[in-house]
Amino acid sequence: MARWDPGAQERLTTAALDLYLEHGYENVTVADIAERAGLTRRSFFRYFPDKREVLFAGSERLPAVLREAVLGADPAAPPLAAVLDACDRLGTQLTEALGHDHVARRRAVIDSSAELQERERTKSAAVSAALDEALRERGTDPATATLVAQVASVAIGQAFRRWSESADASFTDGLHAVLDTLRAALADGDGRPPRA
Amino acid sequence: MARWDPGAQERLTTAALDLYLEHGYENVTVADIAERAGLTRRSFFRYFPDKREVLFAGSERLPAVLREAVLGADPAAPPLAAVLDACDRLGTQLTEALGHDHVARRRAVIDSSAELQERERTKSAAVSAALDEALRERGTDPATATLVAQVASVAIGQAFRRWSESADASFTDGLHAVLDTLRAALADGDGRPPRA
DNA sequence: TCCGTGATGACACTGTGTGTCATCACGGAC
DNA sequence: GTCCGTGATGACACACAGTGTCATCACGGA
Repeated sequence: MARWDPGAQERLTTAALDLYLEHGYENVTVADIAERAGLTRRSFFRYFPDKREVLFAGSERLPAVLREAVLGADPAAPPLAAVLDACDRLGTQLTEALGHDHVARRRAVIDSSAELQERERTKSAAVSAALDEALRERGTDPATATLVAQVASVAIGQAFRRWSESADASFTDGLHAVLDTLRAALADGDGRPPRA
Repeated sequence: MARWDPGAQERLTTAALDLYLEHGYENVTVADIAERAGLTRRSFFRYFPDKREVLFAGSERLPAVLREAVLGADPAAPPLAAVLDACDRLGTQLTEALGHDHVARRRAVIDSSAELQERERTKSAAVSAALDEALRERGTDPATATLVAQVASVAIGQAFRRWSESADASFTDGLHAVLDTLRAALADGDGRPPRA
């Protein structure tokens, strides 16, 4: 079992999630996680750069995937439409690959630790940066690209959270619902005519 | 000079900023900062909870101030208008109290460290949470409140960065410009009629 | 003058994250 | 079948963040 162990990383993630849920994130040491996974503390840091990252395994691929999806959208589509099109095509596929149970357990741990929420925001920022870059490559002017990317990242986060909390609505539907809400708030929101 | 030293906290912040700029955030230890400020490593942690927070001194008051400003806005105003009104009244006052030089130096340090960017996003999230809470107290429905708060937080961040990079435009003007951009992107952005 | 209070220094300790080296299993070369 | 390169791991050792605890010292008031 010691040598040739392709499941070591997965064992670390499950061990970490279990221990975090059982004793609380701050009361679990890296040595605890490694021990339950049958590894050494030093080896933990060969799979993950730090104690927080173990909860976000795989998330490093999302920015690149989203970037490609946006670049693959209709070149004539306006920025937000391109992002939404990319989310429509990837959203269900991504959410289905995760599983509600695992997501819910992760959610509970993250919501209990400021440190983990900080890291989660970093992941969201990485998504935003990827969208930003993809939009610029499509020719969107930089200011609009950055803004649309950040707002889309907020909407994605909101929709994802709604999906994870109640499994009845699809991620894509939630995303469009969030944007409808935003549209309404923006339309009557600043006391100035919509077409200034 | 040792006893009765009201300027200890400020000495720590300036020492930290100087050292971070001179040697890079990661190459500066808390002991270095404390020494330059004429204090002990242990005393540093009596003024700041950690090494990052020293760059954000005073920011803990912003959420409460914004909250009060939103609650003080016209009760009949729609959510986003209330937030913008609050920002209009506070924005210039806040930016003037900071000073371009200090903000620019801080910006350079933060942009050079992922750890500090993470903390900055946490500060932004605190602003968003305060806006969210204030809007709910005004009677805004929770979904709209959270969304408007997060989007406003993004807009504030964008406007603040623009202001800090070029001193020619006011913070308030930048904020409205950002929202105009967003309005335009949202209007033609999803390929669906604005009034679905 | 004495004492309570609050800020500080000194010290010890846990835990994260990193560098370095020895070791061991595996697969391929011969 | 034996030998060797490679890669993953364990075993230290270390710097540093952050925390608890206690002694000390200056200050202001009784």
